Amino acid sequence: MKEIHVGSMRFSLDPGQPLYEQVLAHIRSAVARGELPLGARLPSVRELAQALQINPNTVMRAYRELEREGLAESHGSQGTYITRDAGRVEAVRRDLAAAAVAAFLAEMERLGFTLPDVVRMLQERSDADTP
Amino acid sequence: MKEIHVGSMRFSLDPGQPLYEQVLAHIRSAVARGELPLGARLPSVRELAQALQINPNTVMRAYRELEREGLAESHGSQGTYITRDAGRVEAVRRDLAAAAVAAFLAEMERLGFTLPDVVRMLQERSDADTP
DNA sequence: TTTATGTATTATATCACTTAATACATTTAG
DNA sequence: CTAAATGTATTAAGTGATATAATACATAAA
Repeated sequence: MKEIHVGSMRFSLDPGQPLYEQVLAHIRSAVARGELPLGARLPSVRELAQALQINPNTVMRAYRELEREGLAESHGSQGTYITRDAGRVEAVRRDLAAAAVAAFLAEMERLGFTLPDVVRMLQERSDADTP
Repeated sequence: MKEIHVGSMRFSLDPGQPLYEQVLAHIRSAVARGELPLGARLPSVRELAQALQINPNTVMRAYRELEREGLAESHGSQGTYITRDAGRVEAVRRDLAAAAVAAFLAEMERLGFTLPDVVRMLQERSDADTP
């Protein structure tokens, strides 16, 4: 899994997982954690495709999904830009986190762990992490 | 998503997700939480396939994976049985939980949440759950 | 005018998943 | 002994998501 740098972003793609989803997730997390500032210009479709050695259509698909989520806006021939709506970014961040938490807890409960069990496990890990 | 009862197990399959993985996950969680006792006999391949309205090969694939994990054993023409090795079950349960935790934390960190952040979120949910 | 951009279309390829249709050996039940 | 149920194996085919390829067009900036 080679790391590819494009602008301020680092990509590491895993063939075997959908590429457009990985590109999407990379950019999304870059926005969520502020690595990509509001209003930042994304690499052009062709440019990113070239850098990642994937098809432009695959990048387009990721960009379209970013637009659908309200994280990016296409400015015609000027390029694609991260939204300037900080609230939108925060909302997406929250939604994704909520979804991750829900899926995680569901999985843990399937394995027979209760919510307090899970809290305890993570608590311990947190303690071990910062002693 | 219709619920189908087979013996002591309830199945609800979602076309669009790999069927063999769903069958696998259902049985795995049934074992992990003790719903399926040690040494229990699983439905025959044909029987389960018939009940779930899927192909016997698909069930076979799930059963083979259960064997690979050490959760089930094929007893030839007598059927397929859950292992009697309680330690093995517990180990699988632990492994699956550890994997789920790792994946979850990685995802949350991608979204810019630290481990203490996550602990706090789940803590709050736990408090709200049991007031 | 040239260039870079987003966008769209059509075709093809690949791969995982699923179904289908049998077939065989072994064990249990009658 | 016979019949039935079981796990197992094989071969073929179908389906859908994903990805690539090759173009094409309109717009805006240089």
